Amino acid sequence: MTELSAQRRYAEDAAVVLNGLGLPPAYGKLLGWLLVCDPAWQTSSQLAEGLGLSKGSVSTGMRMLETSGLARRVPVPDHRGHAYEVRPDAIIRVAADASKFRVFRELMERGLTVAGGEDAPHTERLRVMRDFYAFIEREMPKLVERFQAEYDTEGEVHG
Amino acid sequence: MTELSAQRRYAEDAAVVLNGLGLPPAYGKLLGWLLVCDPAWQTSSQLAEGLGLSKGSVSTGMRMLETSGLARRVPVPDHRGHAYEVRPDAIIRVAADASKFRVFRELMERGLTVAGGEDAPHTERLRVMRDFYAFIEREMPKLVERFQAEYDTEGEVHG
DNA sequence: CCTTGGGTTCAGAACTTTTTGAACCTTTAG
DNA sequence: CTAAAGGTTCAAAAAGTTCTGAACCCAAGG
Repeated sequence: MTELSAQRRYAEDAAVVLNGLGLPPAYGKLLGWLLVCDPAWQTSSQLAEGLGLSKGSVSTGMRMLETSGLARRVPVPDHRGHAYEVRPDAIIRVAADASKFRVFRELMERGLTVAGGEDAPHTERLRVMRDFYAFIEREMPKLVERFQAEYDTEGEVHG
Repeated sequence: MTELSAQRRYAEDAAVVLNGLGLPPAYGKLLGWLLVCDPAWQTSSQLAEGLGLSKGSVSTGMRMLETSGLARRVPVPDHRGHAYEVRPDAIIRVAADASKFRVFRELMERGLTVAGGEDAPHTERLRVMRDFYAFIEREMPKLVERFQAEYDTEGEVHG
């Protein structure tokens, strides 16, 4: 094993954490690298080279990062094609997206039906869960807005 | 393929959803089943039988559900050993646990160091993420408390 | 048009995770 | 003390996922 840059090691560590959440290693490596690299944008070849991944893996991994809202393509002057970067507001977009919670709320609603409906006995666990997901679905966007408000006030510097 | 009960079908569907989050199918099946079954508590053999899983898978899967705080063991009268049930407050315990977020905040803090520290150029994405996770880490427990308060007030029935 | 850099796709290989089932504990009832 | 039910563990098999690399597509420049 040859010497690894701090950036590369960070990418590997990020991959471990993200992998624990069920995401593919390549996805975590790409995200980790794109978080700490300088400049913030990197072409496919830079990513493949830097992370020891094939063109194919970079392509697939970056598509996942794009569709999950964390990364985007940016044009590069003097270069055919594009580069990728982590969106500065990545986490906010992802966190504010309430559709994640809707899936769960709907699953709980269906569970309640299967279990015999709203008033059936022994359904407290389902009602609590359904109500909780409905609550989060409502409140999470508000919470994210509050973060943005606080952030824009406190931090005087902008990107 | 032989006819499946509504409960069993629900368990299979829950497994698909949870599997999408990176959890093993058996885990999702067990959770789905335990959400809709009546009575709410089930022995290992009932679970294995009902879901077509081996004793081993039930044992492993239920350990995961226990350690993740969603299920617990309950004694059964007239029966050796125990049964399992979903905790009525399952989702609240899981949601209020802020340690999930700490891992991410720490990852972002390390990223910032790797990227050259707080004031290094091109680190906005990292600072936003770190601050966001710190914010969520602080606010999530409060949000859950608010849910509990609202819930205890609105719903007059208790388990 | 033809070439070339860049990018995507996808079949199969490599790898990882999950599941099973048999061996083995442990508890309790008789 | 013994038998039997319930439960856990773990090695190996099965299933599933991810990665690679070669074929292919597309746009831009000459």
